[in-house]
Amino acid sequence: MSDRALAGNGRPHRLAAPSKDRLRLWLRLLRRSRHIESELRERLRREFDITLPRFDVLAALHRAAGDMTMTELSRALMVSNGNVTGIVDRLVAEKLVVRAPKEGDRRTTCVRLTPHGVASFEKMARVHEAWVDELLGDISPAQARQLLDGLAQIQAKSE
Amino acid sequence: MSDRALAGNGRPHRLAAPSKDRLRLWLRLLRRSRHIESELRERLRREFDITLPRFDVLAALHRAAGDMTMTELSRALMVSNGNVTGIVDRLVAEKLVVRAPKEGDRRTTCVRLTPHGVASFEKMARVHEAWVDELLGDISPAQARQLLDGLAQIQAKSE
DNA sequence: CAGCGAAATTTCAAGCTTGAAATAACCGGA
DNA sequence: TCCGGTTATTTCAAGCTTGAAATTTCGCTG
Repeated sequence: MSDRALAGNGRPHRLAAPSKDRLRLWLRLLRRSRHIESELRERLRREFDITLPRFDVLAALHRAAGDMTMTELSRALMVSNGNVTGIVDRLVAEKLVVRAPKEGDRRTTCVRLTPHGVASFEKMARVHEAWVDELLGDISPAQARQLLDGLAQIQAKSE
Repeated sequence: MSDRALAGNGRPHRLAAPSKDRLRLWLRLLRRSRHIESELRERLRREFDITLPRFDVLAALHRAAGDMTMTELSRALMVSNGNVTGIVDRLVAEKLVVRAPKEGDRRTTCVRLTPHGVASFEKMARVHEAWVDELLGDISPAQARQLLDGLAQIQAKSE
């Protein structure tokens, strides 16, 4: 919307300062993420009555195909430790996950999907994937790969 | 929408299912955004004692180079209406922006940077741009353009 | 001009998020 | 063993965020 005017959609333009280009790139990256994220959030709420953060936790657990510690979860989702505590609390209340002590380290608690959690997630995941596909539908496979590579380079150093 | 994913969208592909590629692309997009965003959030807080949402509002106002209505702000930042109300309240309390009635429409309120707000923002913006430049530093100018174009295609239809 | 649907904003409850502080457990070296 | 530093988690206050309801105003149409 507002960056469309700024970025000028494919018209040829004069050489700009690289830092300005990078700023524009960042703004567009942020804007696209927010759009897709809010679309997914709304659909998950409407169709499945679940919040995006909770879905994200279920997705991480499902992908891990086993236990994850609280810290692993918070790193996987890139959110703070205390944040995960609250979300897992609610998922436990909904009986989608369980906490379990970790063998050999009494500081650590593991989180695991319940059978009900697995079934619930898998049902949602199919639809979710279709949504993502739709929301990114204008991207060709070749372009997807190109973007994937380009994004991979961001932060090659910064972490 | 869901049959779209299953049908593979009619595009030729060689290696992986396109929908899986798109899902991976989305996950990476989200991850990169979150990383950069949280880095910027922390630096803004540490260096300037300001939150990211407040900075974003100031940036939108500065870019607009004049008044913005609450709705324009909420659309520019892609957040809800009620959200902007709270952030602007706090910025008003900090004397960085002012509210003003809109000529000819008593429903609408305009928001404008104060001189102090302008000066504050411009000081921060210089540093902010350098941070973004650093965080995206591994991207060459050519690659930035490529990414910019690629990202532009997402949502070409969906809005 | 009265009514009515639409638009702009605010308000509110619930939930998310962060960063910092508190707690508990681990681990290695003296 | 004891101690200090580290790690894993929870707790908490403050602020952000959403979606829905409420309020006010606008603009149109009869």
